[in-house]
Amino acid sequence: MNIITLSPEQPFDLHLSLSCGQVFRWAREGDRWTGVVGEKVVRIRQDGNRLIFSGADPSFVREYFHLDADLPTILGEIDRDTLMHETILKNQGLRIIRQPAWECLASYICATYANIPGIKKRISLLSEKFGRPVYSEGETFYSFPTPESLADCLPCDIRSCSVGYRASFLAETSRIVADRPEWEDTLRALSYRDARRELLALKGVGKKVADCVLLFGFQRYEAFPVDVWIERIMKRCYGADRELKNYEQVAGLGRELFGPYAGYAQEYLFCDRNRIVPRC
DNA sequence: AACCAGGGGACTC
DNA sequence: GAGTCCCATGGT
Repeated sequence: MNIITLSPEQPFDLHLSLSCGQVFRWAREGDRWTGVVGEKVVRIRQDGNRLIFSGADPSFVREYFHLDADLPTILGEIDRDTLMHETILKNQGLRIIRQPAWECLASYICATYANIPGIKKRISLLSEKFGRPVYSEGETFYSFPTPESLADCLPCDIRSCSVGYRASFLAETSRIVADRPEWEDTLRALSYRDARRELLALKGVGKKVADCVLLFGFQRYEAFPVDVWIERIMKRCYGADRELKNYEQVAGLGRELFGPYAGYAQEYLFCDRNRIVPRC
């Protein structure tokens, strides 16, 4: 068992961060969460300002949950209107998780026009079928499939994981990433715009998926993914109704309103969508 | 530019 | 049990 003691100046809410829909491979039992990250099975719970966990060392947990980021500074940066202010207060401690880039890319290809339970189901099936077994406390888990393992299998096998038409996108994108071992490092070295252009060239990756991958997988916090909920909030609460119609305009307004950490603003709004949307 | 395929789980009624 | 919706994309 490892323990991280959080400082009072750096709030973190484990439950909120894992249940808001940014990650798909975590399950909660009581106050304990179990997740597969890379090749690790991580068990973790929060008791006040203490994180108690096994399966990973403290440096990994700090990096994964973005604990070393100065959250009050980030939130101060995006706290620019009353709705955002209220949302920040109601979702204290939500942090954007630093996901493995490939897993994030493949997951969000699976996430198109689907609800969160459905996305979790697909990713679980893909991992069981194409991932490697990982054992923890007598249970068997499966790591997320590598690009190679997805590229080398039959498209119809991918389809059997309830991914529907996304099967061919996954197969084609896996092939490209598998053939380019330097893929992640190359993208990391690019600017937001250039990295986005590279991602958009992949099958199954449109503007929204690209922005999710940049935000959750590449730590580009200016990315402002616009899904149907964020679109609703931006149009109803931020006046993006008439003149702003397309994706780039709504995402651009998000970046303009919230600045270099617009992605954090997006995640707070998304997390709080069920409270915000009925009220505006 | 406006449509449509594609699939499945969750929620509402 | 039908209807609707969901962290959309790609093709026509």
